[in-house]
Amino acid sequence: MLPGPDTPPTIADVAREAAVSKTTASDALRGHGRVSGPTRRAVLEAAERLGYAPNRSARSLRTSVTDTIALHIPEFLTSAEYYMSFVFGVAEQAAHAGLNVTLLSSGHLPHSGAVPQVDGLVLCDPVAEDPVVDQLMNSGLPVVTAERYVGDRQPTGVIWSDHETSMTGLLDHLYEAGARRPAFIASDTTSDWATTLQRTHARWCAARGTPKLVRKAPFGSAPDVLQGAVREMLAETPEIDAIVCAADGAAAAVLPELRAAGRTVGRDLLLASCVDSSSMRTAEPPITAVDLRPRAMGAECARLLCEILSGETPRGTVRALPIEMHVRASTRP
Amino acid sequence: MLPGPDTPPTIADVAREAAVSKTTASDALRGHGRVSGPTRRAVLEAAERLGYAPNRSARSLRTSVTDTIALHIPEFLTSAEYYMSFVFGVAEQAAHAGLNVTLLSSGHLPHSGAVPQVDGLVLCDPVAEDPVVDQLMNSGLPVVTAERYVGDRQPTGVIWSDHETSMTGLLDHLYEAGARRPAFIASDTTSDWATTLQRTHARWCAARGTPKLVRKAPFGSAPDVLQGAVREMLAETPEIDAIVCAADGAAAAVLPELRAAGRTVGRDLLLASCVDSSSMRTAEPPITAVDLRPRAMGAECARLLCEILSGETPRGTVRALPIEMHVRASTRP
DNA sequence: TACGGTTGCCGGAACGTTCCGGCAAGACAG
DNA sequence: CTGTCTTGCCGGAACGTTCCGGCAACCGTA
Repeated sequence: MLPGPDTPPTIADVAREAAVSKTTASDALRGHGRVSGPTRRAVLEAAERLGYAPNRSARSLRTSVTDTIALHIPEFLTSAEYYMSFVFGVAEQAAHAGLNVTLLSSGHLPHSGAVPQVDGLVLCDPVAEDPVVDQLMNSGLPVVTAERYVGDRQPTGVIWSDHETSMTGLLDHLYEAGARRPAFIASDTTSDWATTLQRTHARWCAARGTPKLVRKAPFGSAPDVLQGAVREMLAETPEIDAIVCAADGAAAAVLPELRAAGRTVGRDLLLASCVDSSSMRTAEPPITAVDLRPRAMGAECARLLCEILSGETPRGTVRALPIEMHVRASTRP
Repeated sequence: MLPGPDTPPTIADVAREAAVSKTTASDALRGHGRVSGPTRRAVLEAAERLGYAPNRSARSLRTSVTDTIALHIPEFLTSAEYYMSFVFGVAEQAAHAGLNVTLLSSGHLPHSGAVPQVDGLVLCDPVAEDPVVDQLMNSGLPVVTAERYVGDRQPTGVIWSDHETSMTGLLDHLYEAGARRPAFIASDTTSDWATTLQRTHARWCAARGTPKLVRKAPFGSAPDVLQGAVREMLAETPEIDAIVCAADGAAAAVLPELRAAGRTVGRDLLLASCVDSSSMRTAEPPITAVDLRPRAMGAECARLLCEILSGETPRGTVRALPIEMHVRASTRP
């Protein structure tokens, strides 16, 4: 059977072209069996000539390996930049390893709640309450999470950043810059990241003997909600001399409110963000922020998953991703 | 052969459980052949009991349908918000139609430059010069593009927005607000969107008899590049009384520079953006912008691709997505 | 010459699904 | 009762790949 004009060539076509059996063709292409040099070359040339590409479905059916990983990201459009960078990090690293990436929107899983057919999963900022996350964690597939998972089940691999040290460093920096009454606009998600920030802030306040000034705002709050929170705080406690915002973009969003309240950011009020982004860099003044390095985070997650899948790294591996603070004008009095 | 404790049940297991042949089981599940009511129910119950999920590789091998579409987005991290929303729009709509979405990072295609095995493609803002885009356009697969493709080959489907009307409306709005010397910071990509904006601006200037004040900046320029462009323009032509920025986020980025130049945005200088985003909404003052509705754009692309794949919509279909201008304080003198 | 070992290649089964063609049993008209 | 049609079900081939086991041919040693 000659390959039709439209149907792509199969390994049988390659075998015929190279005058060998399909076993030998497969062996030559995969580098698996015992094939002589000349024969291997002949097969490779034939494949090249025909433009042969293996049928992934057939291969996956035979080997039960899909060469595909799934990526789940929570749907907070406000923190677009972090997640977008993360996604690109994963995609790039996966492509590098010859893997496809399938996207899982947080809403519903593709086919009637069934976990898609993939070799492994990357979960970004998994929240234990999310039913989809729950289902994915219990799918039996290898799972690598970005940040720790606070549920009962342990992920197969974890990449995490030391937010405790980082947050302490940020608060220390504000203290050194003269702030004695730093307030914290927390994010009320139950992700490990958010809870770690709150815990660290509480401990720091206790250790320094400063009052614990906290306001929680839902992650992804609209600017006016954040501004309202800031307004109330400043009204209640006018001696506040620094504000730390947890959520992505929040610090830039409250900037107008601070100006309206007659404060000069960087002089009589310091402002910092727990998540860096372009809006922090372009704000006026530029805002000190912790660079979470989302792209590296995504890449590391994908890399770890690949290593676990190939067996070169044991399950249960936990790795840390260094993060760093960028000091900008908003905290340089 | 009983299904192992770990291996998922196959259709043969379902057939055995329901005491029918696998043909009948398949027919009952797919609703294809002639199956009596009671038999169908028995099969469905058996499948439910065993937790049967069809093996997609096997199905895809047999039917050469993958139930998967690929999504290609250009990699401009600065315009994160637009693309992220777009991605979510596609993902949601695809999930709704039972399709998987595979991500193509612009860098390299997954397996040695081979087009992945999918049923169709969505290309976001395709640039004709991009070799990856080129390859995807010529893959023979159905392709839906967001915005027109300016290459020779026609996509299978197109969703586009009328940027000409929209840009004209924006410039008219500035004119009505008193601007007589509007400058344009263009984006120098060769996407249809960018070129349409430039062409429209040129025509509008000619029609109004105003000087054509344009500066091109690479898409995704750093803030200081944009600020430099603005500084030069203002120095050369001090009578500029409005600025329109093409690129996502650019308007917010130049805000500090305008302040530094002694201009008061919204009073003696109007500012507007061709792409809305959260940074436009939270800027001080909030910036008038065109809402491109990226999420709806993504959803419409996916929907059109699904319809084309299922044959209910003819190839070559072109649809428009309405966009709208949000007038904010930056253009209300 | 005989014989264990290696090298190079191949036949064919299996993965799980779909669907063509067929077959028996019943319905119904002549 | 015979013939045609419909209904309900099934056997088995096919999709393209991998890989187990086998089989000649050759090599070297005894």
